[in-house]
Amino acid sequence: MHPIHPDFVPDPSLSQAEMEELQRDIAEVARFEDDLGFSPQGIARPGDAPGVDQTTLSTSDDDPTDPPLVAGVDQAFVDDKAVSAVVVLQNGEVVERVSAVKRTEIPYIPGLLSFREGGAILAAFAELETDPDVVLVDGSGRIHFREAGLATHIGVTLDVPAVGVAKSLLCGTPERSLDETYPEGTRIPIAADDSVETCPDGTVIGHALQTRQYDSPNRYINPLIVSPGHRVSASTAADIVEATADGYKLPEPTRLADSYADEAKATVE
DNA sequence: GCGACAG
DNA sequence: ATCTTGTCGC
Repeated sequence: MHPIHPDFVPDPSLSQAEMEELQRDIAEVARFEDDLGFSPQGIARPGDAPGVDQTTLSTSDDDPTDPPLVAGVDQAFVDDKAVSAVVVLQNGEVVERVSAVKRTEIPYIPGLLSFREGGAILAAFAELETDPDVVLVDGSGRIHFREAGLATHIGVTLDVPAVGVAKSLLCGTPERSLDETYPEGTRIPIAADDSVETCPDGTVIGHALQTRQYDSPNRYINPLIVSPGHRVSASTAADIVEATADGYKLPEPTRLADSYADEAKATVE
């Protein structure tokens, strides 16, 4: 798939002020409400029996009743090269995977991640033949100083529903401390605060989601930070991550993209 | 000036 | 993100 908004493609040569301005434009186009062509409950796991015998039905390539295609995207780095990998799953099974390599042109700057990694990500999506129904992006979406994190930037640019999946909190205030140990399934709303300069304080911009936790003892797992990227609400974003998690902290599409990016590193010189 | 900050 | 040994727990 290719950018539907060429003017939003991240340009690393912009000044920091120009990058921030572009993010504000993107945030205005972003929709943090559900606009999906499927229900999160329709996301099957590996081993789940199809609800209908697909083999006896004449299905078109994009039948809306087909189980959704869920993509995960992640990056690995080798010197000044970024390797982006996209893995697409349906019914919990891999149906396509692609990767692309691009030189990184700027360092990591909190708040401007998409200008470092976005180019490689879009290059990988350009190689993709299938059309995912939703994309899980490694990083923040609406949980961002200007509500335009990596997941939002990618989602809006490609006009595809997108969810941000991060391992730590960039900004915003959790309704409860994230330093405690919570059981699996726990969702803690993240509210906008003064650091989120584009929306009213108190707006729920995402959740901390405990996708996995140890049963008892003295060791614990930190929650995932999930936020809407584009065309999904905060609660549906969490639903989607929960539906694609399968015994690990990270949802399957993200895990597989992560390891595929690592694999693809060996291909780079 | 100080503190905080996805990957 | 990346560099890396040991160590904890089921």
